[in-house]
Amino acid sequence: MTGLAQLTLQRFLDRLLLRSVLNLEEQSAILALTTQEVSIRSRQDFARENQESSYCCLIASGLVARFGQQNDGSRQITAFHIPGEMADLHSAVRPIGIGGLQALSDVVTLRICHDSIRQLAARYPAIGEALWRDCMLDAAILMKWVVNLGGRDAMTRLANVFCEMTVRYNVDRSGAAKFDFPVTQEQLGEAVGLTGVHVNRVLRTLREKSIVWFVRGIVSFRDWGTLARAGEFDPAYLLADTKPERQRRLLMPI
Amino acid sequence: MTGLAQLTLQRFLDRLLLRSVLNLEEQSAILALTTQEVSIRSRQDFARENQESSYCCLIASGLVARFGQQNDGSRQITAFHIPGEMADLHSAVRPIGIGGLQALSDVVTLRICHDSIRQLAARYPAIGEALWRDCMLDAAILMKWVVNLGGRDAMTRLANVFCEMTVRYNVDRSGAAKFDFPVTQEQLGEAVGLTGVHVNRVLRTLREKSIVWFVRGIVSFRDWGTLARAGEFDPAYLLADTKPERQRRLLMPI
DNA sequence: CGGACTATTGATTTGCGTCAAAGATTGTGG
DNA sequence: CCACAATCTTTGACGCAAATCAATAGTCCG
Repeated sequence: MTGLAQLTLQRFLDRLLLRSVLNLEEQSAILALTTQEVSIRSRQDFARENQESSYCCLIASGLVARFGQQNDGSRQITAFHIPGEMADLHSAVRPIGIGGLQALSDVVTLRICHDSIRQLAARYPAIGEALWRDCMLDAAILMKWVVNLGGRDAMTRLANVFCEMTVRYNVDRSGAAKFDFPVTQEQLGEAVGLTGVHVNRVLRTLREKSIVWFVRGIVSFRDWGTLARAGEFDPAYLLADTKPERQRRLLMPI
Repeated sequence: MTGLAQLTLQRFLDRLLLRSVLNLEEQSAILALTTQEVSIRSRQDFARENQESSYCCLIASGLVARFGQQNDGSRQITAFHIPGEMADLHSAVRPIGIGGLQALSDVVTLRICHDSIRQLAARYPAIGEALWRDCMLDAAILMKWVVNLGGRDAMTRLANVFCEMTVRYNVDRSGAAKFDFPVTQEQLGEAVGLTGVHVNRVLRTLREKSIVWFVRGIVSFRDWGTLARAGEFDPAYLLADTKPERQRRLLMPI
């Protein structure tokens, strides 16, 4: 087990601990998972829709997009996944049918086989619940994407995505800030349901209004409040259950 | 425990058994859940975004919509829920933050408290996994909604929703068919991100092209293939894992 | 240094929203 | 059982946000 793997598993565990209570035995069980490191070049697809797999992909570095496709081949990005997240934890219990995965930058993933995850969940109910809960966070994000796509204009949609990623990357929002978000304007368009050309125009407007700057993969803003207002963004859905004490344990392990 | 409750729990169990393997003990544990019957009039909201609840709603009859709201108060429907489904199973592990619920017709729900569901999942890992898997089906549907909203024109979007509901209502697709789908045109618009007025126009076009008829809450079509093509619909994501043998049991119950 | 993405800007078209008003249907109370 | 209100549907005229088409500049990489 390499250092990268240990580090990344720890990062994943930390994510879980934000929302769930796990005792030391459970924590070490997660850290002891067997992983297989795989590197993927930027722009590669590494999972296809309707293709069955036998492992989950824990992201060690880089940015990943989940996408669906229209009949004409054009893509709709349905989620971004960042380091420390499982890009397809859901596949542990539902091995097919939830879209493809694409590397937006050079990416390193750790493969963890479905069986070992399911065994862990079965042996330690608290882990099962934590993983289930983690999947539900992804679902909450997805629901917000539907709201974003269904009822807002282009500017609000783009600002909203920048807001989501700011919070998920855990960027300090107390003052001006800046972070990497390595996507092209075209890909941003695929995420928010706009053409690349129009994304470009709207990004200019956002710049002119001093709301956000997006320049070659770097997002920066001067004031979080201004950005959040422009994106009609309320981070509650991302932060919910941040106090894991609320999730009291219902049954002792075996 | 009334007959309606028994019948509905059985329906819910049947749904789970389509995708998961549960032994007899586990099955009866689910059927033995304590429920509280609640009736809701059409057009009532019965759960609000960011409001914590302590129970899940199993739908016994009627149609329910999950929705998010824009700042201006307009709604975006993110899911429809039909009898036999839990409208908010996710809330068992994540009690707040995934949108509101609205009755689209007169509805009867069975409340099942979160603690009893989580205890079941902890005591019977196979049930935990089955519930997790059920949530992931909802997530797969949601992902398809993102694709639908993000990249398709009005006609395709509407046809797609009719396709989804046809399959979920388990309507026979071998010939001409007809089923109840008690929503207004305005609500259809809230689901697919269009105004009611435009929905009306597009429904006319769909009628004129003999693809689907939607008249006052009743959907009918002559040929499934024609409808599915118009909606760019592939039911794989709804049917996936229909053979539960694939989900082999990994660990015996305690 | 050349080739391939990526970003930028302009001109034009179009799908859908908005506003408005008239029918149709359903529900309610007298 | 009728009358009237409320909701839902349908249609028309008009405007606008975003798509499309097209061409020029940057920028990155081998």
